[in-house]
Amino acid sequence: MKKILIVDDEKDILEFLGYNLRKEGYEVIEAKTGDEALHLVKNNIPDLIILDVMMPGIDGIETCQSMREMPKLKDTLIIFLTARNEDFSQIAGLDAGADDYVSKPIKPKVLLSRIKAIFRRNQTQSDLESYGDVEINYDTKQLKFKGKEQSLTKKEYDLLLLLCSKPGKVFNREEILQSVWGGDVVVGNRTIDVHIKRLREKTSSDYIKTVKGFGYKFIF
Amino acid sequence: MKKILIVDDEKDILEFLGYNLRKEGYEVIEAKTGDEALHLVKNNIPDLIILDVMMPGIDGIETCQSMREMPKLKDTLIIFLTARNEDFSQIAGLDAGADDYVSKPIKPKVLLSRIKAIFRRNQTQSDLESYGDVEINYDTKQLKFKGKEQSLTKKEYDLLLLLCSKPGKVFNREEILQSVWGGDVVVGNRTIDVHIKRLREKTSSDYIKTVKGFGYKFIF
DNA sequence: TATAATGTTAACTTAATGTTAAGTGATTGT
DNA sequence: ACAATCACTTAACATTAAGTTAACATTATA
Repeated sequence: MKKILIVDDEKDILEFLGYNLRKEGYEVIEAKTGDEALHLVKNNIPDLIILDVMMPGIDGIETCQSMREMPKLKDTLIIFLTARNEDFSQIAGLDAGADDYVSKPIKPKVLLSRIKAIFRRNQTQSDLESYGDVEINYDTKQLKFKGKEQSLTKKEYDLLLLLCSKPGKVFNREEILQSVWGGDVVVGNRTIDVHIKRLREKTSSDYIKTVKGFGYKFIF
Repeated sequence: MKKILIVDDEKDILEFLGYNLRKEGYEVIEAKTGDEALHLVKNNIPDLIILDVMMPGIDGIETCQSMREMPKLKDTLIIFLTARNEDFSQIAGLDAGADDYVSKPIKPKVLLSRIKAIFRRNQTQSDLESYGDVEINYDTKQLKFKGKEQSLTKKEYDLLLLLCSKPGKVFNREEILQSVWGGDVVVGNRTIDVHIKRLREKTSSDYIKTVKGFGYKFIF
């Protein structure tokens, strides 16, 4: 399940949010200051950070900026908690790299739907393409088949990508060699088959079809 | 390279997007209003249009609708830029003929991957040739006869392709052997007939005619 | 009608692909 | 720098579909 970090200096808010989020099935970790949060995320990468803007010490905006500079957190979403009518900080917050904001006083229902929405939106916007049960993530070079994550090697990834670039089209061995191995590389004639076999193991033999005499095609 | 038109009333956005897209090698043109955009595309057909929904004057949705009525732009893709949580306009935008949408604030990486994805997705029509009820798909190596898909073996495909290359022309056995089997291959004299029979089963005996003493021809 | 050409069928042969495991080279972490 | 791991390639062998053949049936035309 998704991991959420809440950062707020008020103990009441931490408890209140923590209770509501845990009830929804999220894993929740907490921090009372920006410093504590920055320290925490070094070994504990959350999927979402809910960050209070107004905090003693380094405030939410600074914390956010520091977080955005950490490569580990590149896929982590950040939501700001702002006091009502604090327009300026909303704008500053978005510049600082936040993905959304929620105004206090917090209504649990509102917050939860925003959280769901932001996870959903982020899913849509991540760099992937899906073909039926087969989902290719261009960022992580991973294949998700029927919800199950599988990592692909470079050749497998290139090969699958080629086949998926035109589902249904038959790619002959020359085209495959040209595209995946490059024009001048010479490899034995069973090499392609072996990679096809591995891809078939990671998906299901149904998706990659052999067209004897011509080559291979991807269908879904 | 691909040409992209950005339409947004905010100068900052134009600059920001323009910079990021040019850096990726795209040719970028810009417009500040829907009117300007509509005027611009008359002589300058982009491959992709990134269109802000909220604009003074005619908004993005209206602009999109007008564009979709221009035959010149039939192959042009449109991506909407929407403010956050603007769910209604997202739906309306897709109805208006947009191909995708991206929410503000814009993350260059997200936008670029969406652009790549959309170009990828859209390069998906296969090339084929049809002769009456007979349709040959060069990509899938399949035959579609009266809407019914049939797969062809290599010899069947080569043979059908030869006959279809000049409908009406009679190909004698020597020509067929030369073209489909290659000059030096020697096969028995019933081999061609067997393949013709199989092709006739997959289409209908009406399409491939025997010209006794000479050879075969394809008619439609 | 006679006969040479083509149609049809099913068994047979071959070429293409599938599979496996071992070997080789590259990459990673310590 | 080193070991350890991982990706990739290779080659032998297994399997399968495509292609071929030959016997026999049918048809068109002189």
